[in-house]
Amino acid sequence: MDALGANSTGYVPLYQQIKRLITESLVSGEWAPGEPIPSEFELASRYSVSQGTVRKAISELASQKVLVRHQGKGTFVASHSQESTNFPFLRIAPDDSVVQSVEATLIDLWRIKLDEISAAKLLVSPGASGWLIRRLLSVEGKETLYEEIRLPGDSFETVEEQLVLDHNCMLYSMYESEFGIRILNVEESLKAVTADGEITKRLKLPESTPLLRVDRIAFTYGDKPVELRRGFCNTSNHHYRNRIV
Amino acid sequence: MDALGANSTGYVPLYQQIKRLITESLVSGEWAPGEPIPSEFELASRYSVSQGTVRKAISELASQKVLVRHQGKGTFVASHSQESTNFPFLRIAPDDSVVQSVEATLIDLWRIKLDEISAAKLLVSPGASGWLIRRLLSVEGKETLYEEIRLPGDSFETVEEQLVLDHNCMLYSMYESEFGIRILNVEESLKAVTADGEITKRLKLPESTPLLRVDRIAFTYGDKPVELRRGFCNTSNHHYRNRIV
DNA sequence: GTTCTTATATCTTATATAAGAATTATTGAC
DNA sequence: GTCAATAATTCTTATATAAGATATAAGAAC
Repeated sequence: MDALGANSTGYVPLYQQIKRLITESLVSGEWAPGEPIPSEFELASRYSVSQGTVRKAISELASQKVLVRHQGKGTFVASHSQESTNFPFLRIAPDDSVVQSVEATLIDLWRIKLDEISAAKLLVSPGASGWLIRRLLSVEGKETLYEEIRLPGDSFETVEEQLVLDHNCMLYSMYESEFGIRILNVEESLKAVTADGEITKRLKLPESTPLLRVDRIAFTYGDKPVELRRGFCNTSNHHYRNRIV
Repeated sequence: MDALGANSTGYVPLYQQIKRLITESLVSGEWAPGEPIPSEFELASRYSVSQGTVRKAISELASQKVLVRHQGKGTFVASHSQESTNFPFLRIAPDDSVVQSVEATLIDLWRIKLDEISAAKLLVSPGASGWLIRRLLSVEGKETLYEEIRLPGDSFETVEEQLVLDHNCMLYSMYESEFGIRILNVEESLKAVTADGEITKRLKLPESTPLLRVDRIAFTYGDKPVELRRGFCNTSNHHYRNRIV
């Protein structure tokens, strides 16, 4: 099975082809985040297949959270701005309660040249221009996470401080509405480290406190990396939670 | 929607009822891990529904990795002993390569009384008897992870060192074949800490090296917790990887 | 006249069934 | 041993019906 769902004999099921066509319409922006896509019957006649076949294609996209379905209402393009939680990929939670409030404050924003490693991870040429955003996250009112975010200049042409503030530091929602870039999933890599002065100062911690370092690559359609992130988390009263099935 | 799939009017779709019946047969041990379950058509006639309805029930269980399907062969009860990777829930990987080999060595095994916190997490009464297993994991030949595993005595009656060794320290495979307990999923909680003498000695590290502490609760059918685990991981050359969708 | 309820028509997705295709393993002929 | 036929399995596709949501219109209450 390759990425298109074909087997060794080249046979591709109909519903896989439909899935591909739907994805293309999503990438092209024909159907925008938050908007409904045509009904199953409309799509069935458009692609000349049965409703059940369209349905199977949509089902798989819905299980990937690319689409969201509501019985009786329709199928919608998933959007960060309409999610229940504002930071859907944030795994930091307080030890003794459930996470209620997360607040983000912008530290600063710079135009930068991407270093070699960052450029490689973003699949752009080394030295290409980009952006560096630094911010601080407070969970339940306590400064917990210091983050550095790197964006490639080719996908993000101009990023202004005011723009970030307008979106309340909810970056993925901003990427979506301002740049048409929807983050679908992220890969994280975690390590335990001791922090240097700058970071401990930001988090108001004594030097050499052990911190959780979280490196993230965020992907949009077609597994294209479009954001790099490094966070340092104070885990004295918080933890990183994960469920594996 | 409650856990059984019923809505507010009490209506439960047929395929949800079938899913329930199949799960009951799995819990009761009618179909053992690694074994095939009856074919879709056999189950359809047994439950007096169509093959498609059985199929939908099986599909959901397969997506939860409770069952595994092979076209042309049949549907099988998922088993840890037949998985491609021997440590399916292990998220530790070397920084500069893909994980090739993981080896576990048993340190020791004790009968203990479960402390209050552990007992609460395992939903047994405080002071109930249980087991403590200590072991060391090496990734690519390098000692990386020190683990303490706590088991409740009511689910695990007698655990012998030899039994653990016989299974090459692959505990989830042992739980399955020796105690009939299949681990379906785990919840992990991560923190950055500095290690004490015992642990740094085991991992051959200087004192006060920052370590990744991984607390795990493992669940079997019906979200019943049956194992507690605390691991300390040297993340100098390794990391904890995670993908979030 | 305005507002609220209620019924109805119509749209949506969800469920159930059936028939045939694709895949795998087995059997038998050669 | 090799190859083709066969049987058993899951997979794909199509069709029909059910359940849920929404807009509209008619009627009742105020």
